[in-house]
Amino acid sequence: MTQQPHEILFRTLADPTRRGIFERLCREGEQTVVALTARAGVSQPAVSKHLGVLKQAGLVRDRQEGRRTHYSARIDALAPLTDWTKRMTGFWQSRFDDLEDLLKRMDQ
Amino acid sequence: MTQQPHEILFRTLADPTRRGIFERLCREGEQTVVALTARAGVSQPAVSKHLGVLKQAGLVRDRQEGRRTHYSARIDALAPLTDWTKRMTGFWQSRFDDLEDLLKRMDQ
DNA sequence: TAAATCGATAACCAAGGAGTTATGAATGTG
DNA sequence: CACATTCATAACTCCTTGGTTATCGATTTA
Repeated sequence: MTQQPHEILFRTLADPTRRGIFERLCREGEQTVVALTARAGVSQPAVSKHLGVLKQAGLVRDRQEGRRTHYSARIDALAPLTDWTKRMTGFWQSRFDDLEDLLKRMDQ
Repeated sequence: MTQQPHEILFRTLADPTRRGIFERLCREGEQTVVALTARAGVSQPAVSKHLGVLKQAGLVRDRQEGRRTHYSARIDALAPLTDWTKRMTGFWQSRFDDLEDLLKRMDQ
């Protein structure tokens, strides 16, 4: 029961505001905090806090440039999410296959 | 800004206990509430509540049989999640392609 | 240098939600 | 019929967390 990699991703992306910020970084690339705040619908400290959480989850990186900080998405951080989904689908599929086999054997 | 389909999925799957229940249903197929409670680490009412939330999100279906309820995973409900991830990756990729194009043109 | 801008942090508040126990309705079993 | 089992709901508590305002250090700019 150690910390699985998808755990933090689900938790981090669950909040709409935070996910919105991440989506914008994916769509439009690198942005400063002011730029993000302008369209986040919440205060600048709130945005900063969200960026901190996103960074903690490895979903964004930041680059300092003078007095402003540029944030950008780290798209490969999403991998554990797609892995998890594939795994779930895989489980389901294999049980389905087992059932198919069983039915096939019963048919003979 | 209407309710996007992935919204409820992220919110629902964010909780570890709830996700654990869903995972078990994916792995092992249909289960009763008692069976799920046995290994969920929380009380039966808690499990029932989680199942209600999962059902609301379309992630599980239930089948009544006498006095017990059998729950099972609805695997295709995960589609909006994979769609979202693909979309994010897509945005990132296209910006990357644009950059590549730009560099290529500058090179000529 | 004085004023303005950027962004992080602290301190606080309110709401949401995950957990609990208690209970009851419905079904099965002796 | 009496008892046990299953599971959903209600009522409650408590902690987490997303939001706010206030502030401050670090930069630019006038």
